[in-house]
Amino acid sequence: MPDDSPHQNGKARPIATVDAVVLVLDEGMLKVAVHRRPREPFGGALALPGGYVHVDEDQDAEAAIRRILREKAGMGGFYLEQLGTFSGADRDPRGWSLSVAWVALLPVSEFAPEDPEIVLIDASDPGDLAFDHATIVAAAMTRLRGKGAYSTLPAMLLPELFTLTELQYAYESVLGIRLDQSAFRRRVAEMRLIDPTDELRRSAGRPAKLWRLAGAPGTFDRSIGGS
Amino acid sequence: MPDDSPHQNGKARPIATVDAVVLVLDEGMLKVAVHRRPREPFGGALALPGGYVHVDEDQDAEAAIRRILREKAGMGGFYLEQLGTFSGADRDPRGWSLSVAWVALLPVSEFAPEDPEIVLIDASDPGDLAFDHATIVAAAMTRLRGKGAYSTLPAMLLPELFTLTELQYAYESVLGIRLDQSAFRRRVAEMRLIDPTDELRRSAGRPAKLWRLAGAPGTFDRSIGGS
DNA sequence: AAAATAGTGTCTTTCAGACAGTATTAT
DNA sequence: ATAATACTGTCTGAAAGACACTATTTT
Repeated sequence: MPDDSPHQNGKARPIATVDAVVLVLDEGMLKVAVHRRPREPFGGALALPGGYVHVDEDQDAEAAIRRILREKAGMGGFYLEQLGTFSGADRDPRGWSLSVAWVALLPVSEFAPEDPEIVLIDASDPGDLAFDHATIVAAAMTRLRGKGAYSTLPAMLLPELFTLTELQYAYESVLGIRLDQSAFRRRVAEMRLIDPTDELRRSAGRPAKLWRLAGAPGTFDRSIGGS
Repeated sequence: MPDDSPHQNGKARPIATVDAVVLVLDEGMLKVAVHRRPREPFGGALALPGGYVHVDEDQDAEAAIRRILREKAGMGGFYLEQLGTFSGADRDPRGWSLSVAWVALLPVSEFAPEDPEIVLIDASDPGDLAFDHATIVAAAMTRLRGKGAYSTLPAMLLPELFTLTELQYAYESVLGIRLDQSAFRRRVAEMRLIDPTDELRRSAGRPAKLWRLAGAPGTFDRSIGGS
């Protein structure tokens, strides 16, 4: 018997939402997607894309955030991982609430929301955001930085085909440090993280070989660089 | 205006619970605390300690799990970190539910629940558990193993004062590999993870110096061992 | 003295960082 | 030819792993 009563064990249930920290690498900077809230609470403030869980429609919380990103941001394919759950009596003036937060990574070339209200702002310094969303963005940045050196997460910010210079730059942006070119390429090659293609990218100077990620995004044991 | 209506945006709210994977190091094995459920659903099955969020009582989800561990397990001080949120329409027959899961680590000497219904079982092979609790335990073990080499988490399984041999054994248990004694001690010393005390532990053989953790539990950059 | 456990010294190999060099293209 | 970018080779120092050795206690 499905239960849609307002109470659990005689107690009221919290509000349940999902929110996403959508990150892209744009003009050499990590940026996060936000929109201006049209309604109270926090009307007029910038907020992460998110919304209520629809228990009659969403199979689980991941399905809920995917539905919302599709509806609100027109986003299709992207890397998604759960960040954590933020909860409390005071974070939403409507009552005790609980938000399952997610991190989404995608190439900026794929970021083209139909809704012009969605904009990209500096993820390192998002300023005042609605609810506790500034805290959530900070947690996402910490997660990305921490996991960056031990995973292919930074590559999720690049298009399917990329040059080694671009890959190194993605890692440098995520980690916030400069890496040695020679050592970086050695590590990437040893770890077999990427597969070569026959294609080249041309600009000024010598053309660069294009590569693609070898396997599914994942973590590895040794660091890609940095201490 | 606090909101205790059953609906959010015209939709029913999910059930909201918290559950904990309480891990201890006992007889050289990682064990998890479970209890036998007295009631349906999953009456008679083993389950993680957990319960409903009480919105009128708990400040946030962390306060909820701390209350429950105190009430159900008589547990006071322990290391606690959020593991993740498990959700879905099918994981609880009572309806769409959402559980914020936590990992708690404590020395087995501190684990003395008043309730005799709480028992320790092998965390690597918990067998059938209620709900999706086996999945949650597996996620906790993966987290602990992944973070073990880069953090002082394994030390949270030891009492306040411990020998270097005990510390190494805690890391070996968490990581599932043997570490070299000399290299391990070198690393621990270089990183200044621990402070010496004047006390000794005596058994057969040469007495061992006792140490305590230097700072708050946290992560570090380089691995403590293993590849 | 023997057994048991704690703790140290040292050799070797591996690997990360630094940096300079070569390669291939556009202008 | 020169500038620009891509890519590689090599040296050096630091650190990890292996393993044997010394130290201090109980029995």
